[in-house]
Amino acid sequence: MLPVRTRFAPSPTGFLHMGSLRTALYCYLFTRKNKGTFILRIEDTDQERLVPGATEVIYDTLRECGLNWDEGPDVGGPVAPYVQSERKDSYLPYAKQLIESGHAYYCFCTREELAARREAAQARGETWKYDKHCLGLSREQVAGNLEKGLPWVVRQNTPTTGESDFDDLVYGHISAPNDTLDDMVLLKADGMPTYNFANVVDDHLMGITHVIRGMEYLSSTPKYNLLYKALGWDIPLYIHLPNVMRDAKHKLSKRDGDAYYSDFIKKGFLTPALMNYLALVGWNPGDEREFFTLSELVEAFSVQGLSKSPAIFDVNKLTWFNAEYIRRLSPGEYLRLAQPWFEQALSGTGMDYPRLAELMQPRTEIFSQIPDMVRFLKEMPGYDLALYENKKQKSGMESVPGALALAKNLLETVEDWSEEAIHAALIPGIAAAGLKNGTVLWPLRVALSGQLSTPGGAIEIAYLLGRRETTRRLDAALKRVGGAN
RNA sequence: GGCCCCGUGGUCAAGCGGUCAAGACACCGCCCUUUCACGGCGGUAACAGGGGUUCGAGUCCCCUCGGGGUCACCA
Repeated sequence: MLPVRTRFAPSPTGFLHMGSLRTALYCYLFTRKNKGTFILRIEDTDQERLVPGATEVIYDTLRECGLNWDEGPDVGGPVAPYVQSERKDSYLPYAKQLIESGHAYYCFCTREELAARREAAQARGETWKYDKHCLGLSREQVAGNLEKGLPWVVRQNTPTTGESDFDDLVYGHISAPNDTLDDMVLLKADGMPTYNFANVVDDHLMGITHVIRGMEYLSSTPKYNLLYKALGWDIPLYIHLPNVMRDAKHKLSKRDGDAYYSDFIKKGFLTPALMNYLALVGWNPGDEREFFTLSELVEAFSVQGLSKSPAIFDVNKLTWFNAEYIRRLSPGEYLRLAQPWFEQALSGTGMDYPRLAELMQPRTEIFSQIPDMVRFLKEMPGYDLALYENKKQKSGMESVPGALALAKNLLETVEDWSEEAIHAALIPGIAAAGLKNGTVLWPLRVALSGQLSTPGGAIEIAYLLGRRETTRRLDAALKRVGGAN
């Protein structure tokens, strides 16, 4: 088999979408697995949809994800340029060749004319397909129109009989009747090729052996193959990928927001977790493994593991992956990543971040959840007295005032405010009073946090808060529950 | 609507004619525990429906239904 050459060919119209990212991932995995060449090609033939800076976003995102390309606009390569707009002049000769051989023709129909005929056809209940109106033009008429400077496009002349078929590496045998194939535009009036034409010409010129792309191209692939044949070129192998869905009925789309790689990063998802999850949406290694680094994915990847049916993007599972990746971070790394989020809620408190980080690491699923989880450390929230009630801990309104008062007395004996010292003061003291740990510790934690759940128990919270703030909150609570003070 | 593709638990997904239909996420329960989380153990839950083929079908064929894609001078 020929050395594998593949390309990821996004159009620079905005941020990189999770669906596109997954396509890039699979393309990369397939290529590396087969020791091939991975090419990045920018498809910017639609000048109207171009977004400034989008190309750089593509570079940055791909690099961040470790999907490095061997040839591309910025790194060059033997079949440069890798930006379609810079290849503009290379398409016309092939279009002319197709016109000469009768596989394509000039079309002078205006958008308005087309719209009118389309509507009329639909009004008659017919399925619209370009009516080959301009195919009937004589050589002289065409020449005359060209002479007059009339705007023109080039259309593919698809056969009206027979059928076209091909074998897709994941979907298997695909065939379609030729008479359902539309005469698609190959060259636009502005001289730019359409995707339909550019991808065929460029894939051939760049020596692409395997075309890996979303399945939205599955039904137009027969038309592309007709072009390859008309030009006398070898048809590449195809690997069409099932869609990534938002839910059962909707494809994950750019309009959903939150579907961009950058959105997930902003929310505090880790890139390796994202990649790991993405790899498993539409592919599986064939065994029980589910944690993979990029290179492990390369090793495990095979087209046999690719699925045919669309898969719903499950943020739930992604979140689980992310939490797993967070737990596996070294304490130092976790602290570095969590610090900005701590700051967001706790700036100015002088909190012991390293200790807080230890407490938070097993509880963090997504970094953006951190501020809400720790905010109580800076500002005591209002709370319901019912929080003090806990049967299992033997805590109730009758025991709380005494418990809190005991805690206060014990805490006053602490000399240096460390967790060890606090522990050493409270635990034996509670035992000496003949109480259950929970009877004192439960209300203490409530008094210090005003919350049902906290990162850490009463001792950790007291330590984090510091002596002064702990005392202040404890006094306030005693006052509120009517305890002695 | 025409054409193309897809259809195993709520989600991802193994299964590629022959044990009681794996596993993961989510959910529920129990244990651990000064809360929550982590961790450990256990549980609920699926072959869209109907016909065939076969000794035997989630696995092969047909139909129906459901879903998606595509019918642009967008990619």
